[in-house]
Amino acid sequence: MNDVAAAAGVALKTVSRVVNNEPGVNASTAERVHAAIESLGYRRNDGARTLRRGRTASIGLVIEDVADPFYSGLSRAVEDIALAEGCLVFTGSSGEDPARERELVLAFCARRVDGLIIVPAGTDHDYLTPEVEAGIAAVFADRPPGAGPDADTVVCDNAGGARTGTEHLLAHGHRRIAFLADAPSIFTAAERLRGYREALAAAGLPYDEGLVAMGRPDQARVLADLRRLLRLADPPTALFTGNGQITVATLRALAGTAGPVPTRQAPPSAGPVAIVGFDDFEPADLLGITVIEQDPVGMGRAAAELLFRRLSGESGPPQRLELPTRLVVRGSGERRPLP
Amino acid sequence: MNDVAAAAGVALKTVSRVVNNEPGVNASTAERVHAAIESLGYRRNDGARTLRRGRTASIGLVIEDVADPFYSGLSRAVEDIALAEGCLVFTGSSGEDPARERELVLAFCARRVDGLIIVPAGTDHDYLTPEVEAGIAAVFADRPPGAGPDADTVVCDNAGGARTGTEHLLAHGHRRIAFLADAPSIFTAAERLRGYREALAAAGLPYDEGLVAMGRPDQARVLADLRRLLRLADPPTALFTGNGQITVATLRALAGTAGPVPTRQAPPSAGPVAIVGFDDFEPADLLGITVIEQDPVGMGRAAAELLFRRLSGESGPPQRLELPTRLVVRGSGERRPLP
DNA sequence: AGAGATGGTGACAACGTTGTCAAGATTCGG
DNA sequence: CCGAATCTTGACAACGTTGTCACCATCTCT
Repeated sequence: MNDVAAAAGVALKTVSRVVNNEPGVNASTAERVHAAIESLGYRRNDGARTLRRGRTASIGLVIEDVADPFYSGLSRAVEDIALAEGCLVFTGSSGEDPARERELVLAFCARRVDGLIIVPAGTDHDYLTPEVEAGIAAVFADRPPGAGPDADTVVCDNAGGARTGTEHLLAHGHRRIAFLADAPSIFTAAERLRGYREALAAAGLPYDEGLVAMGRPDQARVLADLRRLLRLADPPTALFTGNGQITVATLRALAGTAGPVPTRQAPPSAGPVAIVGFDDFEPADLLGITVIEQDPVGMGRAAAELLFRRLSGESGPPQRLELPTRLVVRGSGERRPLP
Repeated sequence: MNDVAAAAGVALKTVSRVVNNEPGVNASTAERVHAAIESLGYRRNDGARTLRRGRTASIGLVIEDVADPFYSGLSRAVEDIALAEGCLVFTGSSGEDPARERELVLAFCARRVDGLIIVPAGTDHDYLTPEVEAGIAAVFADRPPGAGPDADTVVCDNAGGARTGTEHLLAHGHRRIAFLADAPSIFTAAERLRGYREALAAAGLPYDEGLVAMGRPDQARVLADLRRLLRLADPPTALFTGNGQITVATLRALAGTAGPVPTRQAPPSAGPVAIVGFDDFEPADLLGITVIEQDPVGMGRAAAELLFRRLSGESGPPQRLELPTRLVVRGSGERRPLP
């Protein structure tokens, strides 16, 4: 900027005015400055600018994994809104590791992002309290934080969705419904378990712990649990799978792609096991899988809108939004138990 | 930092030394400074730091759409390597819009990112030349840039993969193979078309433009083109689909999920149309779709490694990496034409 | 013609760091 | 006990902007 000023024969401040389209610059002077900018290939240094002005016009987004379609949809929605607000986005994946989440968040805070959207991993978010007190706005998405600052939160109706899905299976005559999900330490999994139990209780059915399999969402764990379930003396006739990854892993296990499966079980398209999954996933329609659909894009949008409302000065107590879910009937959830 | 210095009764510079773990600070002084930092909840302002030091320890990543599984895998790989290098990542989706790409890239440059990884949209990247000359390292991924600076590029073997896929269908007796892909203005689509044509030529078959359908990857366009193809007097007995999105759209069209399809065509699992798709996608294994697999994570990693090698001072002419593809046989590509 | 308003411009400090250099205190070798 | 080496500390400028204030030249109005 100094160089531009020198080249145009004006003061630093005048260049600044031209660059920022501030009024009160003579047209011919502005012309000269523009020419100098052009010929020197000058580009304003936004780092210095934000240092001076206090706002960085950037936000941080910490999710579990960008590569997971659920979070990448959310991510895209956040990005779009941020761009419309003239804001850039730092993205980071925590991989469900609280330490990495903390590292990312603190790095974003050190960069003085204006706000944060966080899918919290782990249970302790006290480390955020001083940052929030220092004026960084935070919104939690998908899950509420553990111990930590009171902040806006957007979740979906996990329990309600799981209840609906379980009721759907019950309505089709199933009495032995297995529940496969993430580890119960994860909020969404715990809530979905709650919904599942509520539906059973409302139908007057007992809660059988032997039908519940929660843990890591990887193929091996799901395969092992599924094998155990299908070998029970009184095996389930239906499965409720607690998220997209687990639904796919379950289908893969049933199809035999992932290794040997009990012979009593044919592939899902022909077999008798009914399935309802939480989360819609890309070709669930092609596979004919009935799901409880939630809206990751809507969640990202809601979180970003909440954040930018706070950034533009809206005060008031922290809000908690709960987005609805929707049952999408496609066939896999409507099979009746074999007699 | 000033406040911390005052609270600890030391000079600014000493606090700086403590914060940065520089040697030559008395242990007891450091102790006092740490206490002051703790009690004031001080966090270093990395914006000011990077202004002073010249390096921002951040890179910009511009892809077509984070929500596309191909790019989200790439994105995650870039993020992981960047984090390991102590670098944060600005992510932006261009949505295949050259203007938006330009806007994002220039915003990143104004923030003085150290480097850029770009999946170029459009054909004109001259706007990048001054930035590259100003010292911002750039690596192109998935596609080479149009007109613009000479920079490192990582692509996959698009033509080779398409040739392999087409040859696979030819080897199973197909003579009428349709080619459905992205618009030919997109590099990858053009290259894959080239591979397809090479395979036909090598087999001594004519190139029939009527069997080629390129355009937007949305469901409606694919459905319309597919309908046209299957209504031909001499319809294709096999399809080669040019990317993940188009493969899924094609399957959806064939399955009838997306609207009416010609009755001569049953759903893919039962029907006679053989399919090979470029790009593996999440449950292609469940659907039994034979694909030409490429490795988005490997591509992201290669691009990031190339970038960080440049950032650590490696010079030399721009490199062009071509990653291999792999045929994954799953059933849909091995159906023989009906007699 | 003189007082006041207006438009254009610039000097300077400040944002929060870090690099450079110098100075005081301490230790060591002879 | 003296000079040199070492350790610890601090003053100050600089990074590239922008906000504040002041200045000068024109106008405008009485």
